[in-house]
Amino acid sequence: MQNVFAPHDHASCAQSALTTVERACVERGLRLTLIRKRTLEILLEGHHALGAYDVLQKLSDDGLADKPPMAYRALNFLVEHGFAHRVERLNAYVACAHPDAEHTPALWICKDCHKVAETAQAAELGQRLGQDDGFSVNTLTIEAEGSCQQCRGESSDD
Amino acid sequence: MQNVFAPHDHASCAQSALTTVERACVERGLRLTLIRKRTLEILLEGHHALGAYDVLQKLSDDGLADKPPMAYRALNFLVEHGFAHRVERLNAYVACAHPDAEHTPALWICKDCHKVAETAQAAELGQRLGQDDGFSVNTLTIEAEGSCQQCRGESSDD
DNA sequence: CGTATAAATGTTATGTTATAACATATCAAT
DNA sequence: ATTGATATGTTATAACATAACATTTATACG
Repeated sequence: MQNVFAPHDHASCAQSALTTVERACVERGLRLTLIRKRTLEILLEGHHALGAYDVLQKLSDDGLADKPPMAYRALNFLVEHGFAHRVERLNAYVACAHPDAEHTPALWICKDCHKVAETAQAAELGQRLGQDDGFSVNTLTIEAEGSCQQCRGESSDD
Repeated sequence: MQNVFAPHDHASCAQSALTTVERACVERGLRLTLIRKRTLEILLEGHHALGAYDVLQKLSDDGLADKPPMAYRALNFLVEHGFAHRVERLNAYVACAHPDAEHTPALWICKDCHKVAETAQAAELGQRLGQDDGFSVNTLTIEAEGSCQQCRGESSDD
């Protein structure tokens, strides 16, 4: 789970994710414009899911964007290319933990610290489950709400 | 999958679900008031997910409710007690296919006929997936979008 | 270079989903 | 009949999201 719940050097964690995305954009010929990059940085500030309007507020503070479509476009760009994920249960967005490969993540939402972790092993799972009944899966959403190990052991986290 | 995608005698399908819920309410001391019952009937009209405002419109046609909180309350009652499910990806609601037992369903959303089917086997799955990483799951959402066997074979369905 | 064209951004307006807060009515038990 | 809990009625607004169109910026190619 590349444990985002546990204490870790977040600055380097975020920096490395950003660098990975920057490389991926060069490789794939995608334009990581200022507003898109800043949106990613905002999501990378923590392992929390942010609503589009939270992101918009921060973009606005930076003078980069001040209307809903601007935030949604940047977020959609990141989601489309797998650099962020949409958390359906929260109507919110979280930076991707391993932005290099296409993947269908399972998301783990801690109700106490509100961090969202991600695991990758969910991909063929849906295929398999559906196959029994002749259902052909295009996209799969797996999201769990519960509590992380840290929050169950201690009282709170950031 | 108790195949809702396949042609079936829907009148008896809906009637039996309704009867099951009525019994469950008696057993559990729940009040299936007119507005709640009608809301369930509306969802049972087809195996499609309906938005809260779609439901509200129909309740309004019947003179039963005409303001958003009324529809949301009825829907929340049904969801809380497992008589309906919320489809997170659609921000919509679907009647439960087997309202007798508590269960965590996996939902199968056909992009062509827009019907939503349900399977029950997802429950311990989340527990298991999370367990590896010390995550304790309270609730699990599994939703797949794709195409059902019928729609892949034919061109359309109701 | 310059111009065509595609991509991204800026803007207005509005659509869609959901809930807080408080008033009133109904039910169920004593 | 009174009480306390549950459900419904109502107002207002919060929160999430996109359609449609104008303008600007990047890039490709003659």
